[in-house]
Amino acid sequence: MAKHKRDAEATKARILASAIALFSKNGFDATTGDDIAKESGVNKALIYYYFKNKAGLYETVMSTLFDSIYTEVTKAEKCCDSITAELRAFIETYAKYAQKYPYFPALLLRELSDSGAHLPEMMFASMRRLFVLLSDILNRGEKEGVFIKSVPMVIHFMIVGALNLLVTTEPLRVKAAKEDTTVDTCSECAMDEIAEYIFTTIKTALEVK
Amino acid sequence: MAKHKRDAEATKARILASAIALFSKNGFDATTGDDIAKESGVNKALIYYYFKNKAGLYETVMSTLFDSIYTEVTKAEKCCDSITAELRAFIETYAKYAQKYPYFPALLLRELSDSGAHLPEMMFASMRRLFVLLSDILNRGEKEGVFIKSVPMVIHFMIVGALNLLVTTEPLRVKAAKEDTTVDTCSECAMDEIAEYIFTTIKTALEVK
Amino acid sequence: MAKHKRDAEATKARILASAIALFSKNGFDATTGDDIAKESGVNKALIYYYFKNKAGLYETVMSTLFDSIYTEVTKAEKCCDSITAELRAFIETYAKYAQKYPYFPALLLRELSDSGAHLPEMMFASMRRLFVLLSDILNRGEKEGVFIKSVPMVIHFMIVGALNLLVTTEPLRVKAAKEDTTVDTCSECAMDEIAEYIFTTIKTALEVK
Amino acid sequence: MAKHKRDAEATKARILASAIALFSKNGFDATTGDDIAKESGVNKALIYYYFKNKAGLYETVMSTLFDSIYTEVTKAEKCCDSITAELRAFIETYAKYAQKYPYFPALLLRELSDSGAHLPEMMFASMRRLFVLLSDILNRGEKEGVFIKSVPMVIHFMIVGALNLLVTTEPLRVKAAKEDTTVDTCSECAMDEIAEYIFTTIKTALEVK
DNA sequence: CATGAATGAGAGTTCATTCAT
DNA sequence: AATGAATGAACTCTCATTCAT
Repeated sequence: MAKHKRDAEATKARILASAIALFSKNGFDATTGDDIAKESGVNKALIYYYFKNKAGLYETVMSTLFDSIYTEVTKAEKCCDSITAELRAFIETYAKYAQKYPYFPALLLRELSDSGAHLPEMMFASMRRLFVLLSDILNRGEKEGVFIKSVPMVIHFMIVGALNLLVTTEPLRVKAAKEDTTVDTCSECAMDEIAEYIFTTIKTALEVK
Repeated sequence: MAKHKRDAEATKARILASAIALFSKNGFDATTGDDIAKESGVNKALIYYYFKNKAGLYETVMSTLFDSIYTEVTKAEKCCDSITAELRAFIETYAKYAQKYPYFPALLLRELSDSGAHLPEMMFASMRRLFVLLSDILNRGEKEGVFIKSVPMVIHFMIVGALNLLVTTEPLRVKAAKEDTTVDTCSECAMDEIAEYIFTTIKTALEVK
Repeated sequence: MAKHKRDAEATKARILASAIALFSKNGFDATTGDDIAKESGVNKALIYYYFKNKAGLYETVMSTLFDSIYTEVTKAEKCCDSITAELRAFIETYAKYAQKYPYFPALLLRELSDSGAHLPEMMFASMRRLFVLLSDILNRGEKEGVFIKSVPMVIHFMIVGALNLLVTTEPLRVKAAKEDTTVDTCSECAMDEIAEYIFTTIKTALEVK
Repeated sequence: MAKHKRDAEATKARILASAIALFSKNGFDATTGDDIAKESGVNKALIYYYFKNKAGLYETVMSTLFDSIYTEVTKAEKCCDSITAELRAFIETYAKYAQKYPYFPALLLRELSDSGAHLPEMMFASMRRLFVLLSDILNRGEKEGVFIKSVPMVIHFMIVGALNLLVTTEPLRVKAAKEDTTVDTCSECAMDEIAEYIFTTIKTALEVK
C-alpha cells in the first residue's frame, strides 16, 4: 500500500529536483503543482507540507542553484597564480556551469526580466556575491598594473550576458544556421571555445600594453 | 462607464500600448485580459475582437517592438562615414532604444529564456535581421583592415546581453548601492556613458593596432 | 462600397435560408449569430434588425418549415379516391419531405426533446394540425368500415417517429453497416421503399379483414 | 457552505445524478457547470476533478443510461417461452424504462438529431446492441413461421420512435387536450396500455395468419 | 438598409491551496 | 509522513445584443 518509504529528506530532494527541472523548462507561472507532483511521484499536498507554498519552493530552487554556482566559481578561482588566470577561470567556470545546468541561465534571465520583483533577498545576495568575485579580480588587476581602470559592472554583464544568451539561444542558432547558411550564428561553436574567446576579447580590451 | 468613441485605429492602438506596457512589466502569463482591458479602458471582449486571442496580441506586441528597433538602428547606421562610427551608432542606438522602451529588453530576455518555444517566425526573423546588421559591420571592418577577425555572434551577445541586463537590473543595482556602498554597481551610470564604454571596450578588443 | 443592394426581402430571405440550414445542422444553442451572418453574407446586426433576436429568428425558421410540410401533405392528400390511398399519401409525402429537407426531422426531434419548453404557440399549433390530418383519415376509415378502431396518436407517432429516426440516423446506419455486416441496418433502403413498407405495415395492422 | 463529507463514490454519484437530470431537461449546451454544481451541492471544480470536462461527464451520463436499459431489456427477455412473448417483453420493458427515466428518450432524441456528431463509440455500440436484440427476435420468429419476413430496422424505429415521442410529448399532449377537446391526443393513456397497444399493432402486422 | 465597434454577462476550465484521514 | 478530496478565486474566451454612423 505505502507507495513511498517515509524518508523525509529523500522525498524533499525528489520534489526539489523536479522543481528545478520544471521551473527552468517552463518558468514559474507555467509550472503547476500537479506537474511537480507527477514528475516527482509524490502527492501534491506534500509540496505544501515541505515548502509552504509555490513561491517558497521557487525560492529554494533559486538559492540552491546560486549557491552551487558560487561555490564552483570560488573553488576554481583559488587555484591560480596570476590575475589573468583568475579572470579566465571565472569565465570558464561560469560557462561550464551554464552548460552543465542549462536551465540556470534561463531562470536567471527570467528572474532578471522581472526586475527582481519576486527576487527574494537570498537570491539577490547570491547574485551580488558572484559579481563581487569578478569585481575583485578586476580591481586587483588594476592595482597591480595588469589591467587598465574598468567599470566592473559592465564587464561582468558583458561576460555573463553573452554566456547566458549563447546557452539559451543554442537551439535557435542551430535552427537559423539550417535556414540561412550565409550568416554564421556560431551554431557549431563549443562552449569552451566560446569561453576562451570571450576571455581573450576582454583581456585584450583591459590589458595594459 | 464612459462609452467609447468608435475609432477603430485609436482603440486598437490603445490596447496595443497597454499590452506592451503590461506584458513587459509582468510577462505573458502574469498579464491578464482584465489587466489590459482596465489599463486601456476598453471592454475585455474587444481585445479578442481585434487580436483573436491573448497569444495573438502578444505576437503583435513583439513584432511591433522588433520592427521599431530595427528601423531605428538601420536609420542611425546610415549617416556614418567610418566603420568604427557605424559600430558606435549600432551600440548607441540599441542602448537608446532599450532606455526609451525599457520593457523591450525584458520581453526579449523572457522570450529567449523560453528557447524560442513560443517565438513566432516573425520575431525570430526580426532578431536575426538585427544581428546581420552588426555582423556586416564587423565583416566589412575586417576586409578594410580596421578590425581583426572576430566571432560576430559572440560580440553581438556581449553588446546586447550587457545592455539588456544593465537596463533590466537598474532598480536592483540602485537598491544594492544603497545597502552596500563598498561595491560599485554602476548605479549612477547614464545609459549613454555605458554605451560609449561598451563601444570603447569592443573597439579596443577588435581594432588592428 | 455598398456590398449588397438594399433589397429588404432578399436579404431577409438569405438570412432565413442560412438560419434554417445552420439551426438544423447544429441546433439552437450551437448556432451563433456570427455563423448565420457569415453564411448569409450579411452583417450580424441586420439579424436583429429583421428578427428582433435569436429566439425570434428560430421561431420563424420553425414556422416556415411546419407551414411548408403542412401545405405539401394537405395538397397530396386531396388527390385520392380511397381512404387507404390517403393514408399512403400521408406517409409518402411526409417521407419525401423529410428526405427533401433532412434538417426538418432533426429540428423536430430536438424541439420535442425539450418537451416543448421553447416551443412557441404557432409551432405547437402547426404540429397539431398535422396530426389532425392523420387522425381524420383514421376516423373516417373506421366509420366507413375500412379500418378497425385505433389510437390515432400512437399510430401517428409510429409513422412519424420511424420516419424521423430513419432519416436522422442514416449516416449512422451506413457506418454501422460497414463495421458489422452481420446486422442489417437497412443502410441501403431507399426512402420511398421505407415509406411503402411502413404504409403496408400500418395498413395490415389496421385493416378490417 | 457546508463542507462536504469525503466520500468519493457518493460525491461522484451525486454529480452524475444531477448531470443526468439536468442534461435531459436542458440539453448539453444549455446545462452549465454551475447548474450541475449547485444541483449536486459540490464545488464546480470537483466536476473536472472527477470527469475531466463537460463532454466527459456527458459521455458518462449517456453510457450509464444505455448500459442500464440494455441490462433491463436483456433480463426481461429471458423469462419468456414464446417468441411473441419476447416481443411483448421487449416493448414493455423499453416503455417502462422510458417512463422510469423520462430523460432518457429526450437525451436519445437529442443525440440522434445530431446525426451522431458527438456520439462516442461506446454509445453507438450500446444503441446497436439494443437493436440486435429486437432484430434477433424477429428473425427467429420468421424462421419458426410465427412472423412474416420483416425489415427489423424499420420495425425497431416504429416501436422505439413511437415510445420516445409519446414520453417526451406527454406534457404537450396534456396541454393540447385542455385547449381542444375535439382531438384525442391520448393524453390520459397509461404507458403500459400504450405499450400493449403498440405490441398488438406490430403483432397484427407481422403475424402469419 | 446596412455596418463595424463596443459591451456585459457568463461559460468552461485551471490551479494554488487546504482539509480530513 | 503521506494522500485523495474539496474549495474558491481567477483566467481565457464566447456570444447575444446594442450603439453610432
